Amino acid sequence: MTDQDRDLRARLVAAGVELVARDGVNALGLREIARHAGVSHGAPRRYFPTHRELLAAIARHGFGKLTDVLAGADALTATTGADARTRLTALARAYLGFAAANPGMFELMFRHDLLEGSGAELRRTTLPLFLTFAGLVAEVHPRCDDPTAATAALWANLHGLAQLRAWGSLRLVTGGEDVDPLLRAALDAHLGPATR
Amino acid sequence: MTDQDRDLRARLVAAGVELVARDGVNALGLREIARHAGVSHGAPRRYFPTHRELLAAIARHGFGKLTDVLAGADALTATTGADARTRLTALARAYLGFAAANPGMFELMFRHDLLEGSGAELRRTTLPLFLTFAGLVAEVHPRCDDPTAATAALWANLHGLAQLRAWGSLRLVTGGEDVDPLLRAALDAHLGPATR
DNA sequence: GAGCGCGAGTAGACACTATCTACACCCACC
DNA sequence: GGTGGGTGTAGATAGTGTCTACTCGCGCTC
Repeated sequence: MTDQDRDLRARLVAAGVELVARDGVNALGLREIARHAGVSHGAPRRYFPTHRELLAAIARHGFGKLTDVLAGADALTATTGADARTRLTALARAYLGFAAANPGMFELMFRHDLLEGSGAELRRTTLPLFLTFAGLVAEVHPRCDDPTAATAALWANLHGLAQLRAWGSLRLVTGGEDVDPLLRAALDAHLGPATR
Repeated sequence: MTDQDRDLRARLVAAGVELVARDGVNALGLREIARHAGVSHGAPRRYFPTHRELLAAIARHGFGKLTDVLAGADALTATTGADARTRLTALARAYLGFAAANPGMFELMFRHDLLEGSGAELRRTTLPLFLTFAGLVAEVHPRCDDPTAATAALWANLHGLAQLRAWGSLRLVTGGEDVDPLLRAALDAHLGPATR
């Protein structure tokens, strides 16, 4: 089954995913996506009433991908019988890795000026991810009095690291490209020093 | 001295600041800013060769404002003889407060797809801020072996909290609007539990 | 003081965009 | 075999950012 055979809805999203990976968010014009999918500029309207709804669908695809990446990373460490701290480290690395490997998509996913309206559905996707995080954090901090806050704080830290790296601020401030020391500092802070 | 008297460069930036505060990033079209400043759509070109350079100037204004807000907050606590931990808490609250009070500007400031090119100069503005943070973190953690990483990790945490709140993710995940528990969790994690 | 030059802002052209509308086509169904 | 509805095309429209004359007014020079 080629691209031409799939229904246009999926082809448009796929075209958007390719474009944003290759040329960034600014390449996601409606006509540009339609051209890349090999249809006229009016065709997308049949499936996505507005440009933003198409972008939201592309971002949704990104959230699905992120979920897969994180689930895959966790499955890998979980089967080795790793403890919660190790699993959280792997998840964090996977999160930052996704942001670094898909900078355009990562930016699109958190551009709420483009995505507002369909935001509720998009955000719902992140909830299962968060719950996985929360379970592991609760394992590391068995007697934490507010595990939700602790998890959200850690999650925000990861997100901030990903965002600031994408923006180039960390390079300016730390001198190097490597976020790993910062990630380890963040994990040490939130989860306690690594035991080894 | 009225708006009409000031030179157009400053008036355009002021118009952009007003527009982004009122209607968000999407309202910052070149022609829209020119209209709001009361000039023709070709006038800005004399001072800003491209639309993005105008946006960068507006963002630069935002960074200046953020610097002022943080410096003001720190000055307030420093004069009371507060310790480093208290000063960092005040700075963190001021950072989150700025992001909450100026969501459009905050988004513009970190939209590197709009600002790339003039990014280096913009980012340079954040360096003094970072150094202030670093000095206070070093006071809290006198024998930290990598204070730069610790500071960057904390900064990323604040930034992530601001960003995720602006995006609405925190409300979804924690149930409430209040970031304060998350901020306290982050500060406890990075600076150790509050002594009181 | 008259003439010139030049900087500032205007206005229109151009290519492009998103949205809307009318139209052609093809396949399924009666 | 004709018909209807869904699918994609193509043009119109309003708006955008950039580029290019052009006008106007002020200050300097002869």
